[in-house]
Amino acid sequence: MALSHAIMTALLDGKTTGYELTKRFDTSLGFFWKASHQQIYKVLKDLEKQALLASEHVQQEGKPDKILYELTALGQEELNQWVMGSTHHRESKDDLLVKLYNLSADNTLHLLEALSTRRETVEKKLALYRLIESRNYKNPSKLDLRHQGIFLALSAGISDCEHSLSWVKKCETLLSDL
Amino acid sequence: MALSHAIMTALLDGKTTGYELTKRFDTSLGFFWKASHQQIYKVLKDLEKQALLASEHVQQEGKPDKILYELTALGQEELNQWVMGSTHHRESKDDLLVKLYNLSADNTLHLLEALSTRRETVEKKLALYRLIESRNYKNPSKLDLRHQGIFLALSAGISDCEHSLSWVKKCETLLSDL
DNA sequence: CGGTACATGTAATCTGTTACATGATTCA
DNA sequence: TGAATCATGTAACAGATTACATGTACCG
Repeated sequence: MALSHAIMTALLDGKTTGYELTKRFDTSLGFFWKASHQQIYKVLKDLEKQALLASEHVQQEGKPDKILYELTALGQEELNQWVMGSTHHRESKDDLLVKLYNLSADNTLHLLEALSTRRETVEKKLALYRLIESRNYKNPSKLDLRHQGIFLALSAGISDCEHSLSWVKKCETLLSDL
Repeated sequence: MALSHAIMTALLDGKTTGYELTKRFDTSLGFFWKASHQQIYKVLKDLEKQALLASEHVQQEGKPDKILYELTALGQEELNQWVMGSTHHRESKDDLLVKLYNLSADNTLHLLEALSTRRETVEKKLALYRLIESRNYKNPSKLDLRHQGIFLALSAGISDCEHSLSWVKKCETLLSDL
């Protein structure tokens, strides 16, 4: 289960709660690995059972109690071994591409709308990535090695957005000229 | 379940067997929607139960019998409605990006290898896409509407490969200069 | 008074993967 | 003799999604 390794990776930055991870999985690492809070809480428990994580219950006032998790030495080792193992890639599944296989006079307008929605989504994401880049990765060569790696992942996200934006625009042009 | 709609879409080109679909899902539509034969056979049965597909058993000599499936009018209608509905996109999950978050002196060489494997995979895929493009989509504007849609999907695949190739190369350059 | 943030979960269901199973024919 | 192609499936398990559940505090 690679979600476990994504979670362990997120814990390289220090102790956190499931709640925090859920939010971080909506940004940062989560750009590349979406997960719901239900999944995250479950995996955290499983990883603790395997002694890959250790937890600490913290009582709070005015807020619900929370559980801080951190990587154990065993978890760190497991993570290192995972990095050295074979690399899997589950490709995306995008209704939009399948829908294009169904292009007809009846649905052209609707698909143009879907393309425009997609364009807005990608534009927002790209703006966010660029914001993060300009804030934290101005001088990538001055960063420590790990942050250079994060920078490379971020730049994958950015170029991915740029490519799909230009593809969407091309589609919009072609379809609106029909 | 969107796999059903991908399968119904594949059946727009005419009757086929689960076996054929499995192979087609390794090329063509399958570029955008991977599925194993186990999944496909199951969905075909389910769709037939719902009367969205009709089947025909064909006996063969020297080969196992086969089952041809085709879209029913009900299936066609369901497919049309799906196209007009909301569009979902499950983004890819790529170990490589998570692994880059773990970049260290210990694993740099290993990640360079992983990048080079990825480059080869993408190069092969791109070559195949381009072959298909040059064979069937030389003059996209002369195609009927549906095939123009397919062409747009194909061009998404091509630009996706191109972008990730250039990203991989950039990573290889940066990491090998360390 | 309604919404959002904080914080954690269970249960049911749906999808996807891996392993296992069968059996003839053709090609090297 | 062994591998690949044709052709279809079952079963177990892993992973992801959706629905349901609880309860405080703060802001407008």
